[in-house]
Formats: sequence, structure tokens, C-alpha cells
Amino acid sequence: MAPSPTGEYHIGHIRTVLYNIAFAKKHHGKFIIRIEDTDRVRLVEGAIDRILDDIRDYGFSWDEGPRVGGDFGPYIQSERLPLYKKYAEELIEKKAAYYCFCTAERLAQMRETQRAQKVASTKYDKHCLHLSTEEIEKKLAAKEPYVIRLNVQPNKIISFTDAVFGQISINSNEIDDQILLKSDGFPTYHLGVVVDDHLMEITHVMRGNDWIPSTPKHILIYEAFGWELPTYIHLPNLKELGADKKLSKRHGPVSAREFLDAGYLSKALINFLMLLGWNPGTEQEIYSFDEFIKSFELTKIHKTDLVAFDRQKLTWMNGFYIREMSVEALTRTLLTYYAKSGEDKELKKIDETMLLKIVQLAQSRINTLKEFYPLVRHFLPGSQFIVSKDTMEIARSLQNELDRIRIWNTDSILDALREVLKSHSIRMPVLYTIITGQERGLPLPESLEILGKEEALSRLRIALS
RNA sequence: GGCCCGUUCGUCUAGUGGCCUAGGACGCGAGGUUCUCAUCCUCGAAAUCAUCGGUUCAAAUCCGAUACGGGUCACCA
Repeated sequence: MAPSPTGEYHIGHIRTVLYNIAFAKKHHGKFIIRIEDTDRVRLVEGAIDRILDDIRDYGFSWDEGPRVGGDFGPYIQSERLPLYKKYAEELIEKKAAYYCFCTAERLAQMRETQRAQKVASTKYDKHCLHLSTEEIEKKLAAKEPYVIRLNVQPNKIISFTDAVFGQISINSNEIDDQILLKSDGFPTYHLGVVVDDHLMEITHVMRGNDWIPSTPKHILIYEAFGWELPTYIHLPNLKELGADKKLSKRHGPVSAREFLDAGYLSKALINFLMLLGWNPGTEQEIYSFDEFIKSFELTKIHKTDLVAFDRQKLTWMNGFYIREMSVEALTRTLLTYYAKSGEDKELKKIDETMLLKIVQLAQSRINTLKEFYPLVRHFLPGSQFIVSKDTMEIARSLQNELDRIRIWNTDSILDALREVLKSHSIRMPVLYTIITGQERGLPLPESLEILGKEEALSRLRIALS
């Protein structure tokens, strides 16, 4: 996985990580992270660390890469600059690449002219390919800015076999004389990925299928060096449900971090993500990571692009995982989750055995961790019952009925509540409004039992005074 | 526009020539359990397999064309 630190890590990237790791683990290979920070303009400070944290927080680890090292480092491209220069110059010697001194203005003008001529796709006109050795030497000596471009031979068929799409062929006429080394000395993606993949002994490249049109460029570079090609695996991209567009903030979280913050469990996210573009051919929907590794097959990856990211299904799956957890584990997870917002301190004011009981009641009623807090607010010390003019009389008889209870348990409390309902001809939601402040919520008898007779009556007294 | 790729219920998908009057899951609807709301259980609606043509005794599955959708054509990855 080769993230580019130009912004937030996207949820789709996590799926790519997931597939990469599953494939590597299944075949006892290594999963490697390399940072491709060659775009100095779009570079975002601190993004490298945030991306690595994101991957870590989804529960993944890497065998080689930043933080862990490895035999093929450094794993950050900006620390490998001399390497790219050396290989780019090697390509020049092999006549597979050449110096280009064209200015941005000339290139812009050239493209404009080409567009006016209605060419199929604009391409570099190889102007600098025809420079004499003397001219080049002179320009280099004068420190004129230059780039190094790939010298693409016309009208050759470039074919490769993608593990998902099968054979793909493209005519080299479609390919521009791609810039390999930029004037700032950094490689473009094309040079960087080929050099590093070769040097780091990468055998399998998994990336979004928007890279398919660029793959022939990479193959040309491999061929120029005489290096062995990796296996290419192009993955379908994700899209917003019903929109034919990529994921949008308008519909909810987009970045890997946001999903975690929204209260989704990494396990559920992983399970959901693995089925977006891959299916084992069975009707099983729930997969642990280990099961996924066992079942993962390249041939089961889908060709169909733009897989809809159905947030409703994700939420359902998250609820499923929440329900599957033990109460203790859920409580711990909840506390860890709320530690981020500081609300865990509030929750910790609740007695521990009491909190466990509350979590148990809430477990079937929440689909994300975020939904927990609003649901149990009324358990927090200092929170109050809410009595209005309309519910004054009801609250009074509630007080009477509860007060009469000798043995404080769910049965006796339920009897008391029913008594109140009957005498006022009202329905349960009315009592919910008084006790929880909402029309619905956790079961009332259990809630009151947990609260305790003393606390319940005290709250009623305060509310009625 | 050139090139590349794709097209099964609203959505994710199963399906690799006969088991398909197309199966599962989410969502939706009805019912049951129930102190509200959920959970859980049962049942149901929902795809003329993009369209047209061909191959075949037989096609969602093979072939072709058309339509539609997407990707890509940077000193970005």
C-alpha cells in the first residue's frame, strides 16, 4: 500500500489495505507500506502520521514500512531521491528517456494548438528529443530547469494480464511521453512506483482501477530496465449509493477516521468493506478477518466499477457486531470510544456494576457507539425527571405507586407502572417522557430498578416541588 | 472526443449452457414475542438478468451490435 500524504485517508483506501493484507497473509508474503510523498505542492503536513495512525486504528499492522523499518528502506520516497535520479539517467543512457527543457508556457500553448486541431488526446510533441548533445550539455551547464521524459515508441501494442480484468491491450500511440523526473528533482508516480516496486521486490500491485490506463506506462519503464513485471490487480472504486459519484461528505463520513469517530467498530467496517467488490460466491455475509484471509481469492474480485457504499447496510452490520459482543467488552469499547470526547468521565461517574447493566439494556438498541450516550443520559448522577403541567398528576400517582413498593424489582415496578397507566388511561410513552425525557428508550422497570427506589423517589420529589 | 473498462431486485450480490417460474443480505411492508423503542422470529412485495440480433435441442450464462454508465488523456497521485 502506497499512500500519498495529500489529505485525509479515504475509507476506500482501507478496503485496498484490507485486500492487500489478506492476499499477503494468505500466501505468507509481506504487507508493505511505502509513503509516496513526491507531490510537494499538495503535500499536507502531518498527513503521514495520521494515515499510519488510521491504518493502525483499523487494527492493521505492516511487515515493512515507516515506523517498523525493513531491509528495503527507506520507505518514504522523499528520502530516496538520489535513487530516482540515478535510474532516470540510466534510462537516458538507454535512449528510453530524454531531457526536456520546455517551459510550462510552451507546453500550455502546444496543448492549446493541439486542441484547436481537434486531436484525440493532447501529447508532448517530442520537441526536446531532437536536441543535440551539445545543446543539452549547454543547457545543463547553464542550470536550465529540466525534466526527464519517457521516450515512447509509436504504434506498439502493450499488453498485460490483470488478475481481475484479464488481458488488456493499449496502443502506445495513446501514451504521452510521460515525465519521469520533475524539475524539482522528485520523481513522478510513474517512475517512483516502478523503481521502488522493483527495488522492494514487490510481486503484486493492488490499486484502484483508475490506474489501468497508466499501467502501460509502467510496463514500458519495466521493459526499458529489463525488470520483471509484478502482477497487477485493479480494484473497482466505491461510490455513493444512487449517485454514480464518489463518496460525498453530504451523505456522511468519507474518511477512514470519520467512520471511527462516528461510532463504527473497525471489525464491522472491515466486514462491510471486504464485501464491496469481492464475494466468495457463498451466501455468507459475516466474516471475521481471519475467515476473510482464508477465503480471499483474486478471481473473486469484481470487475464492475463503482460499488455503492450503502451506509444503511453498514449501520445494520455495525449493530450486528455490537449485539455479538459480551457486555463487558462492549462497555470497555464504549468507554474507550467516549474517551475521545471526554464523555467517558461522565460515564465513569456511574457505578461500574450499574454501568454494565445499562450497557446490557442498551446493547440491542444501538447501532453505533455514538448512539449510546443520548440513550443513557438520564442515568447520570444529577440528571432529573421532567414533569410538566400536564403530567403533574401522573407524576404524583407514580410517586405514590413507587413509594408503596416493598421489594424493588422489575416485576413490582412494572405492576406499579401499570397501575399508573390504568388510573390515568395513558400509554407507556407518557411515563418515558417523565423518566427519560424522551418518548422511548430503555425499558422503564429495569431503568428504575437500576436507579434505585431512593433515587427515583428523590428525583420525583424534586420534579414535583 | 480518442482509448480502456463495465451493465442481474432500490442497494450489495449468488449465478461460469439445462438444478433459474433467478437464490441470499440490507432496506421496505405485514404478522408474532413485548412495559415504549429496539432485538429476535415468521411471512411478503421487489429483477421480462440494459436493449436488439445471433450460436444452441437449451442462454442471465457464449458471440456481435446498440444504448447507458464509469475511468483516463498533468512537472497529481
